Amino acid sequence: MNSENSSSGSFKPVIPVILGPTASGKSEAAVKLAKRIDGEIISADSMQIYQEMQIGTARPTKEEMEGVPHHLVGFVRPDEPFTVADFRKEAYRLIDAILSCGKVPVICGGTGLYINSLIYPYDLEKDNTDPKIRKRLEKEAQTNPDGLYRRLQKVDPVSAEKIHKNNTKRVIRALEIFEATGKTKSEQDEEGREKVSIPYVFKLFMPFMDREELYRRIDKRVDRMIEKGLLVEAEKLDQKYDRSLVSMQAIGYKELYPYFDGNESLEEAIRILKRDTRHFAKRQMTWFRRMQGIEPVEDLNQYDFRKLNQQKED
RNA sequence: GGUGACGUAGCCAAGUGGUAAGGCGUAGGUCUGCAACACCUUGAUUCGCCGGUUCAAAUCCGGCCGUCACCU
Repeated sequence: MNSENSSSGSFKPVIPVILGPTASGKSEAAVKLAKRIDGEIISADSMQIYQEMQIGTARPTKEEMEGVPHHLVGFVRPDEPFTVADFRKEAYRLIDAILSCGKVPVICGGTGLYINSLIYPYDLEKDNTDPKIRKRLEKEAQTNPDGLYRRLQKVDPVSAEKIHKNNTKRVIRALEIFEATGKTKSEQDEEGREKVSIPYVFKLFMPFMDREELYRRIDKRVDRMIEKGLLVEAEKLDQKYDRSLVSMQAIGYKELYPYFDGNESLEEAIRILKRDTRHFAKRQMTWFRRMQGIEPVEDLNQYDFRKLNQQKED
């Protein structure tokens, strides 16, 4: 059942990962699995991490958690920075902690980058960011974006080949890495792939449903969010935090600002919110589609992750 | 029944004689420290239908059909 373990010689715990687009029913599936195998859930969702953003991010409520511990959920202030590197560090720490209690960590989430950082060899150990450099590059991008791209072509042609010239954000990041570390982004990514080894075996599961049904569920869920008081939650946040924050740009909140400002009817804001959510789900599906070895969530029942991980004692 | 306006992609829409802009939606894709971000690609052998004028018609002319408005 687990060829990676036998071939590598050293034992690796098997960790279930439930992924999929928004509104596909991941959370329920994860809770169900966790209850069956005595698991704890580690969320891999870049927006559910925030406090005070419960309804709009569809963060599971106490009742929906059904007594299963959920980690990395609702613990970051909306005005605090949090990156993939932070996520991976925390998630790995939790995986080990949960395993050492004899329980099974269940990863559940829809943020492709976060999941990639767990299951692929990403080099995130040393900090290669530099806010000062980034600020400077951002300013430069406003006046001379083409110049930035040409500089990247000179400095790091491999990355320049992969990044479209209009994707200023990524162009800036690649240049930032080079200026901050003296190494190119492509070199660094390559190094990560060579050096980093993943101490776990991840098994991926996804709820499959046809596009139409998913889109129907999204529309319905947005309506339910409004009923549950999304407007009140969003307005409270809007009074407290800057709209330009990453958290405040989350789907479910940013679409309401024109309505709050009186520039748009509520009906229209909701229409756009539904549309943006559908677009998001589509992007998620594109992301997951190219990941290999994803099984339908229904197959979860075939695996007893507890037993798989008990081999450790052998 | 009469008069007038309109009919271009799923929707909105530019184009008034020289070989079908654009936007939205849809679909596909990219992704290594802001990722619910950012970015890329995506359709009309044809303009309601039929006929005419012309080297050339979505564009001009005639008829028909449809929609809307006003009048009776």
